[in-house]
Amino acid sequence: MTAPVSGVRTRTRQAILAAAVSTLASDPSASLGDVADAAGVGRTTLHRYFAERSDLVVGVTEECARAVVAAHARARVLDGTGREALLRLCREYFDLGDVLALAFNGVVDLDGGLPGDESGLSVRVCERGHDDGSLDRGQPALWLVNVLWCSLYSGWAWMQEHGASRHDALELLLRTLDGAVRPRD
Amino acid sequence: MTAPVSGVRTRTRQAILAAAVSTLASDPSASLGDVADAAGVGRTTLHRYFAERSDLVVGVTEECARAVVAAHARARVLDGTGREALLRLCREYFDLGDVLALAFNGVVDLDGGLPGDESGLSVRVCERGHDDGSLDRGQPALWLVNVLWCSLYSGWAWMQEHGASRHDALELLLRTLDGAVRPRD
DNA sequence: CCATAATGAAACAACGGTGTTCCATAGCGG
DNA sequence: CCGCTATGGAACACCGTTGTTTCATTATGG
Repeated sequence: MTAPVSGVRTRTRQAILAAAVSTLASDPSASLGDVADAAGVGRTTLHRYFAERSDLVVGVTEECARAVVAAHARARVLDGTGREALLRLCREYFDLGDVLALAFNGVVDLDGGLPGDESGLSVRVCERGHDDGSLDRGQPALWLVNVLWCSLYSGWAWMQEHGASRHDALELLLRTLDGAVRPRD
Repeated sequence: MTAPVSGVRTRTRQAILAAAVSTLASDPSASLGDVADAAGVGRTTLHRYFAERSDLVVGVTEECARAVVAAHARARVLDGTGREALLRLCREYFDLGDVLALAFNGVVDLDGGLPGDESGLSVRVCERGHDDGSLDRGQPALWLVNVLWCSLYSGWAWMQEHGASRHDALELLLRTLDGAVRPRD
């Protein structure tokens, strides 16, 4: 029942969304002209697809939500201990790249844009880790989620500022996170 | 040799700087009108003290630098092991409050605004921790500094988003950081 | 090949922030 | 009390972004 949309239109729409993701990731206050340029498209055309800036943000948010849901699936959060699941989730999140940056700089509200049962997923992983004793019970589940995101940001910043390889940054980040959330002796 | 400045002027200047710190901390792109309002001062007066926005940012940066230098002194970074010094430094940084937020959101460039021998202080603390074996040698000193700042942000966000007390946030943050940087067994 | 869809360029008004000027007023100090 | 300093308010031009309209051009598909 979806409106019949020409292949050209969906391709243009995708190009604009992709450009918006990467442009807004590096500069949240980039102008619509910048986004249009990055998409190789006139500003007029951009407005034809997304009437207002807020409409574009909505589109970007949906795009990000899709990526996050896919990452959740790949992380197989029910396998192994809670800590193992958390570290796998961390790997998958790290691979989200620009989507991660958009969440950090507040362009998109990931929790708000996610389908209900997905938004609390990381909290549930941490609670499972508390139950099976693989995560430090001295740190509340919500706090551990906080730590996960701050670690992700840390790894991301490390890549940007020191030109580290994606792989090296991820390994450092996982080492640090593992130590941070492990039960104390 | 400094120009003779009336008490009124220095007081007004301080009021504007204080308002700028708190206003820009919560919204980096706040207008000068917002800052003036927060200072209880006309926009005209603000411009009389800081001709351009960039001048105000310079003033704010100097203000922050002073606060950071004072924090460094209180942290007694040469006492105890490197890890102990790092955790003390973390405590003092956490107390910087809005200054911390200004550094996070990029309004001020702390490293750039600090006197030369102060800017690399946290790196040297981490290197000392590597030497005395109190910090994980698997994480480079620069990375550990990165982790310190991301942890600070984490604690800050925890307070903002969950209404946690300053004390509780700091304790959680120190527990997490300690686990993150401790040598692995 | 021709009708329609899709696009780009230009021009426009509106808006908000910035930096400046001018003038009136309040307040402190001699 | 007088004068100088500090201030606030209003008005102004300037600039970049936004959202809209118009018109000409391209390309897609039946």
